[in-house]
Amino acid sequence: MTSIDDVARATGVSTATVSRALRGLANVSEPTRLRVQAKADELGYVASLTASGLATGRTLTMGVVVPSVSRWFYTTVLEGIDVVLRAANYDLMLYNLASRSGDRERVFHRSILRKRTDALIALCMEFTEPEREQLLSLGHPALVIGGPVKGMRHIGIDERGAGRTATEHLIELGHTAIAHLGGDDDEGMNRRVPLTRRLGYRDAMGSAGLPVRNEWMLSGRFSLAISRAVVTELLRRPGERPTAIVANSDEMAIGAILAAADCGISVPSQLSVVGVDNHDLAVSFGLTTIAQDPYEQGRLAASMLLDELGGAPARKSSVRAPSSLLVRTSTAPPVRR
Amino acid sequence: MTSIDDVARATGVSTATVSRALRGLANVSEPTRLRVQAKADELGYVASLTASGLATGRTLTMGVVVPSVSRWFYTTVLEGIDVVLRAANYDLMLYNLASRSGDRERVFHRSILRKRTDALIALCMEFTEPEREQLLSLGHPALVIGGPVKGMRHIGIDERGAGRTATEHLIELGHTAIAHLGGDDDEGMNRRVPLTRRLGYRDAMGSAGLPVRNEWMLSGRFSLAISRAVVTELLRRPGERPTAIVANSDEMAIGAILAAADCGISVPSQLSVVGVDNHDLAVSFGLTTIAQDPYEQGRLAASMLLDELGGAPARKSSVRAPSSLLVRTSTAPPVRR
DNA sequence: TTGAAAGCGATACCAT
DNA sequence: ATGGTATCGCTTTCAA
Repeated sequence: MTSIDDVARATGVSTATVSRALRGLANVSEPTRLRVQAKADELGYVASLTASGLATGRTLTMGVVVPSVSRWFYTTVLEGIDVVLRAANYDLMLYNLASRSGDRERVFHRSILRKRTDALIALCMEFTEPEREQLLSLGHPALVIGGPVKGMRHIGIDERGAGRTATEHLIELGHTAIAHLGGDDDEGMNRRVPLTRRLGYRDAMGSAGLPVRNEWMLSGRFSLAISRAVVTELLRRPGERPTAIVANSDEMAIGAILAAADCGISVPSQLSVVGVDNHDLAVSFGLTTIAQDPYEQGRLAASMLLDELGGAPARKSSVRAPSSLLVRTSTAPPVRR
Repeated sequence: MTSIDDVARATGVSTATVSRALRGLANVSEPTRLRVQAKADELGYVASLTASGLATGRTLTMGVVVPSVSRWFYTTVLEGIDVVLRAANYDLMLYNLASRSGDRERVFHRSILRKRTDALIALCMEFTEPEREQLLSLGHPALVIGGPVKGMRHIGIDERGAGRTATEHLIELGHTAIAHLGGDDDEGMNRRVPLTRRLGYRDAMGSAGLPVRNEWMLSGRFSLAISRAVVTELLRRPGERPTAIVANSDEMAIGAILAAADCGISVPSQLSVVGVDNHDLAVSFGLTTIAQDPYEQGRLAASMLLDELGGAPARKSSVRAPSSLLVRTSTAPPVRR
């Protein structure tokens, strides 16, 4: 590999000058810069990030911790982060802290804490107290997107409000028999998000004096297929059927819509469905949902951290990302009997 | 940040010994090792990867170039890669070379070529000649998953065979009016994959003496929603309707199944649908498909590169990943009229 | 088994 | 505007 010395030798200037010239610093004469650049190109020289990282203390890398990479929300946030990083010439180190918790400690020590990154974004992760301390002691800017984590600032929508608004929408349409499709997430992720959304559902039901039926509290585990199965089972039960379902995510809501189709139950006339997210597929299914914009959340998070790395004062407080009810065609008043 | 010197000082040994002790090298007495480790833990010392990377020339990082992170195939490969890397204490640098081609050169020079990674995996990417040369001149092991790239070894299924097998399955069932749902991929990705699969479709149609109708060659752009719309349009056209559809991916195939439902056309009795992939959702839709295992492909790729980094001889040739027809309930003989 | 010291490849300060 | 050189934090001979 050609090093800076090779370029310096070939050009007949010092390595200091080569370094300055290539980085576009001010105090280099134009002719020199051109000569250096020409030689560097000719030799195919590219500065080693490892070396300059050691010298400058900056890695030009941002770490992103995700619980999984197979969910729309995460990948969309990731793309938002990515686009900002690329514009700033930053790289993205992906830490996929999947469900198996055994790896977590290793990843923490061997990777995250090894000064490989200048800043860190965590998506919907839960952290143990020691983990959090270690993160903070690293001393570089960090941020959580999705679920709030005690002691760390975060970016996220009003989860409880989302659950409440979705439910209120159905209540306003006249529904009283409203099921909830929630369900815990995988291990290691932030369980608070689904719980909080469900809390919002309970809020709305309570305020309206409507009963929350235990047998109508379903778990779709954030999966379309599982939700489809679970809701199919619900719809086929003998006895009273709910006229509406509040789902904790669009993927689950779509599962519910498909389940209805499987059972010959028409949406929205016989069953209304609301989700949360505004997933890519939501429009195709006419899904009414609490829309949020994870791409924008990712962009915001990355920008904030980059600004702070650039010397801007860190904002201590969390940021509430916007979300709003988006009515499509999966919700309607219940049929009178 | 505590450095190795701090630990050395605190323990009363040399940095050399600290380094050896912490890495578990042989020539350190047990008492010393314990003392060092205790001190290191106490001080919260973690070796800087930047520094050790400079010293050893290894970054313990693998670069992964993806065209997008929002498609099942890519993320599944990614997870396969990830699990192998984690087991080997390697990190994953994600290069999301999305469609906008403007960034590519920058990413190449500022990131990929900057010796930040020990090896590189590219997913379904196309490379220009100069890009390829630069990659190879980097001198570290590289591999392509998905679409073959001239001059680089790759891991992937028999794409043409997949298209052929899918089509032959329908022909064997008695279908003759078979549409194709393909469509180019986004810019910068390997366009050869969809084209090659379609070639397989043409092969099968040709061998069976069946006509390939231009108006039945659809473009679903690898998107469920777009495929759903496009197929809906097809099914609503006046005149003869195909009795079967070969889709280039399961996501598109599912779009076709939903389109059929939208049009009141039942699958498989009035319309058979085959896909490629064995997507997570395929089973939920009873989708007949050419199954492949991207997770395993990712694992294999990562293992191969890791082995080579460990000194194993590099295998020059490409690897054909397995794929096979998986018959579910979305295909059946056509209805006689 | 342990330590001293020479790199690794850049950056940045201080001279010139 | 340019060059010399200490420095970043760790690894790795080579000696002891």
